[in-house]
Amino acid sequence: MAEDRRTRRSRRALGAALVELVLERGFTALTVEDITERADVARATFYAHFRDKEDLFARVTADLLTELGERLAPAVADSAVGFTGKPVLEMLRHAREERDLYRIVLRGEGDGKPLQMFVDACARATAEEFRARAERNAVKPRIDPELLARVWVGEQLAVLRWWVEQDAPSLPAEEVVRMLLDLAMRGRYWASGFEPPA
Amino acid sequence: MAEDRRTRRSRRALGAALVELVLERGFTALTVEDITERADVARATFYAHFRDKEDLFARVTADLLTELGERLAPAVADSAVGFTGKPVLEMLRHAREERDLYRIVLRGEGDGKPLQMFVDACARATAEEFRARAERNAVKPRIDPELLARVWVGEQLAVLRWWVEQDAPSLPAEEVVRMLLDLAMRGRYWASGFEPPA
DNA sequence: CAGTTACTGAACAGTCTGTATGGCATTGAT
DNA sequence: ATCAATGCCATACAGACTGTTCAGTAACTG
Repeated sequence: MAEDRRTRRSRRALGAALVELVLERGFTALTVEDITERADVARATFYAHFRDKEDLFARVTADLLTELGERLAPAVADSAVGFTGKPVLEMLRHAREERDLYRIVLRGEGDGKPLQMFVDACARATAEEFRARAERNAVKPRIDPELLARVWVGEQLAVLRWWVEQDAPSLPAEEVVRMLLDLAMRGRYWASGFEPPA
Repeated sequence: MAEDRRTRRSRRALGAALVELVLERGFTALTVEDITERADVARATFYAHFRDKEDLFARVTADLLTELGERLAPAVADSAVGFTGKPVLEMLRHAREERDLYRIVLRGEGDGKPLQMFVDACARATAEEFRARAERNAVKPRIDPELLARVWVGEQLAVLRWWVEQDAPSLPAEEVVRMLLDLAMRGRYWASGFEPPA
């Protein structure tokens, strides 16, 4: 008796309706009635489950993040060196499956706070990872790790966003990850086709 | 008789009020009355100038973009190689002067569409620049220029966002640009302190 | 100074919100 | 199969915000 079937049905329908509609018209343009209508649910029922539409949105994205976290955990444990390998690949795969939701979140829809939080968390973790790695290998960073972390996160995010927004994905996930790895190792100058400088 | 002084006064006050309030409470939380109250202007006057609050926001950001464009033009002409040098520096300076507005825009406040447009425009221009440069120097890109452009823009934007959000700027603009240049030339691996791979 | 133009304050209908209600239908457990 | 519990529905309501209109007043330009 974990949960009443009706409850589950309503919640699911409302979540799905939200995603559809945000994609069609954008979050701010939506009214609660739009959502309940699409979900084929009474407006009163909406308020029985969620405080307002931002609440619904918050829960939907929170679920997505939890799911992502669960899928990422083993990949992170595997890849001792850093994040750029398996974890990113795993994220791209997740993004492929949940494409609609990823698009919405990455567009910063719904005041964009879930996205900001996620980015900041990533950036902090990454900066820490960079520092730890430098320590471990007894090397001195040539660039402020804080800045470097922002660059890294911004980069991954930009690629993810671009990849998810394409109508027909021009590159498979594996290919994208390979390019990102090359880029990290050898720099953008090399990537453009030039020989590395002296 | 370019413009009535009262008109100018009202518009300015409303724009300034918007910026203040968005920073304090976020765009979506604001009502038109909040804005007119802060600006000390009648609500009816607001509608004499702007269709709604998104209209006001759009104009304010459009002005900012125009200003940026004017400041960037000479810098772009100067730096024949690409964007990473003078233009970025100039943008950072502009961002320092208009810090509040930059913060708002970069947070994707107000449905974030102005930001998206700007980013997409940058990405397209950058991709084109990369292609042209490769052609000019007769080298073959080792990574899809489209992806590379997204990476570059995402990177600059992340840094800019980080730089503008800091309470006390930890690095001067010149320093940031230097680091970005190094990063572009030698890659993140090098930046972390490691010797370049074979 | 005079004519023009912008601002003000008030009022209006319309939309959306969030809450409350009592009757009805589905559900899960016995 | 039955029953008590619980979620759903339709409806209604006050309150907030929107966008428009208008007549009176003040400020500006030339």
